[in-house]
Amino acid sequence: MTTITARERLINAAIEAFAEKGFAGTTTRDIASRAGMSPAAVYVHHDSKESLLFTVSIEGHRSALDVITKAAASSTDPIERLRSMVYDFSLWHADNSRVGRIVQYEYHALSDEHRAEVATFRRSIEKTMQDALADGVGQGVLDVDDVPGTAFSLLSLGVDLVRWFEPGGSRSGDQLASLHADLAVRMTRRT
Amino acid sequence: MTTITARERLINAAIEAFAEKGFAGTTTRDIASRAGMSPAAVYVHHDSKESLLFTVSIEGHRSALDVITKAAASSTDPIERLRSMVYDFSLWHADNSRVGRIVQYEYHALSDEHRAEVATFRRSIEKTMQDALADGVGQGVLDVDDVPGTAFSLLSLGVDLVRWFEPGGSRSGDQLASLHADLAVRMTRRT
DNA sequence: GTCTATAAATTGATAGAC
DNA sequence: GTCTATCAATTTATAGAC
Repeated sequence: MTTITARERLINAAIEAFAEKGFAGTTTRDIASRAGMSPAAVYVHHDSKESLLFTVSIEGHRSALDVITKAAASSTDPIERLRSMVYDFSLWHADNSRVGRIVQYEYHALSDEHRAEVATFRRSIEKTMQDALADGVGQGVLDVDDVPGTAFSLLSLGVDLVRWFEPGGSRSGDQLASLHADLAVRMTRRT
Repeated sequence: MTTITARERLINAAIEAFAEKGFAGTTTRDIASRAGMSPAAVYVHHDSKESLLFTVSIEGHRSALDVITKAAASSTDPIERLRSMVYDFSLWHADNSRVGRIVQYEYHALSDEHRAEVATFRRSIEKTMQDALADGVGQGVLDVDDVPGTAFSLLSLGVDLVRWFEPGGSRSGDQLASLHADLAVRMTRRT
């Protein structure tokens, strides 16, 4: 049996509201009413509006890092590994486009301390992709001139989905993730 | 001699503020003070905060469309044309990262009428890239399975720059645009 | 742990003097 | 075309009853 606490209901309401209107454009009244509570009830469960954002952001970053880390460990073949990493990272952004939008676009709205904490996850995501490319080059299977730049570009394909992707649109997440994986291989394979 | 009107000073102030804090996070007082004026002076030159955003957004869209349209006309060779289009589009986003951020991230903050007006520019940008790919496939030079999806992915490389690019950082706009152009050719060239 | 009521500050925008 | 002063509404967050 799944019990949804009032705290979790507020987080889900915050995800909806922040993704739709942005952090600054969202009022605590909006979050409270989406969760079926009075404005005052928010503060029983969360310290502030920003702490709500931090909860959403840190969990989103943790989840995205988890996905790409597991994909990186799924194979030692550089091509198959890259395909998995790009596919899973893009699919995560399609499947979690609302959280993804908050993760990517509300980074600046975090407090300095919270932003610093979240930044460590971002660096890990980038390093995971860079390491996979560098290893593929070392094995002689990939040909990548600019490893950090190419790693960033591969991640960009997934990240940019959150700008426009809506579930139930004309393209499925799987379709887009497969396309990105194909493009990634063409971008990096030694010929 | 270049005369900067009060109206233009306000637009420049709005670009700074919106890019830094987002539309909803920016106060009209902030814009006024960046332009060296009182809060009331804003409304002598612009109807509302949203009309300031619209002015920035429509000019930004117009400029980005202009850049990619000119690049599309610069060559009939599919590879050279694609290289120009991706290079120029990415460079535009690096050189205009503040306006680009407003264009890309504050689209939802426009009024319904203004958003519809801006949307026509977006469709033209996408169509220009799609047409270039389709023509390259027709000439037998490019190999692209999913033309709309690949066009979107190529544009994503440039668009996503505005999320993090800062002038004076470790990478120049030219460096990134060249990388994107190289990746674009690898993604689409027939082998 | 929820509510109603409200404090204290800030917001977009306007009035009217100069 | 700029200012000071201000309105009316809204904001985040708290107080205190139940």
